[in-house]
Amino acid sequence: MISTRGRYALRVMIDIASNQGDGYVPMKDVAARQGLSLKYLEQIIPPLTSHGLIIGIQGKGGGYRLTKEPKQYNIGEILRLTEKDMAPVSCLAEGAPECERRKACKTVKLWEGLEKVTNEYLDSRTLDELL
Amino acid sequence: MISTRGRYALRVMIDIASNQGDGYVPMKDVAARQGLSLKYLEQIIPPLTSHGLIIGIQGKGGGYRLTKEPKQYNIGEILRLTEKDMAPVSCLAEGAPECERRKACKTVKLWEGLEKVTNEYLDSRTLDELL
DNA sequence: ATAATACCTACTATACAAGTAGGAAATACA
DNA sequence: TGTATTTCCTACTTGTATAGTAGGTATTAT
Repeated sequence: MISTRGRYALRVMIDIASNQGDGYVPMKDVAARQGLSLKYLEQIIPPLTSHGLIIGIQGKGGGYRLTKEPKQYNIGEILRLTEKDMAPVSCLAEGAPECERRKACKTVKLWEGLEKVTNEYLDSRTLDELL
Repeated sequence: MISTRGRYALRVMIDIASNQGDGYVPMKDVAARQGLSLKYLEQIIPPLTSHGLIIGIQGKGGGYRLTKEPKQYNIGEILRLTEKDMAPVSCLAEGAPECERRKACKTVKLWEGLEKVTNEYLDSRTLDELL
């Protein structure tokens, strides 16, 4: 299940896209418009800047703006960066302890297939479709 | 994310299918073979019997067996019965409080689409594929 | 200087997942 | 009739993750 981290990140991206004009959008304004906690958003956003999806400028007059056109963002990348884990089952999660039943496991291919179809769906959707 | 409830239910179904022969399979044996807690499985299984996917016979010599051919079970039905919730986001969960932002929500269609592709995938897979 | 912003890290409350536990009811068989 | 074996039912426990709160520091425009 997608948590608030990914869902809020998406709403932030939509909000920035809708409000950036030719300047920078303060996260305080995003939080107010979206009815979300600024302090919580500040914890969620960093991966988006460090991976270059948005740029953040400090200081008065600063804020965030997109680095690409909305149609160039796919939803999957936004969620994978901000969600802790996107695996459909814990044994496929990053850093999960190797399952001792892995070799004999009759279900792992099913879960890999599920992961594939969800990623394909999310990667096929773009930010501009949500504006 | 699919929890142990759904994953274990699937393993139970596979185990019963593989071991029922022309008799009944005690859950104690399933638990032993699968390395799972009998008491926990006893909590997970009831929806499968009450919805007629398997039949349970009490008493000595009792146990469980399938009511259909393995190819007639799709994975989606097994998971939807045993998982608490299969919605990709909490606002689409059964019994979730109506979201006040629902009308203006720009993302709900995305999540509905995600739910659709996962259900279509899981409903297209059958139990006999896992044997 | 001051105000406004991003950036960083530690802490907290609550809910839920994953079990444990202790039986009662039903059935086969000696 | 009684005993073993099974499903069935419900309450309780424990650890962990989610969803925040909190308190700052660094940077920049005016």
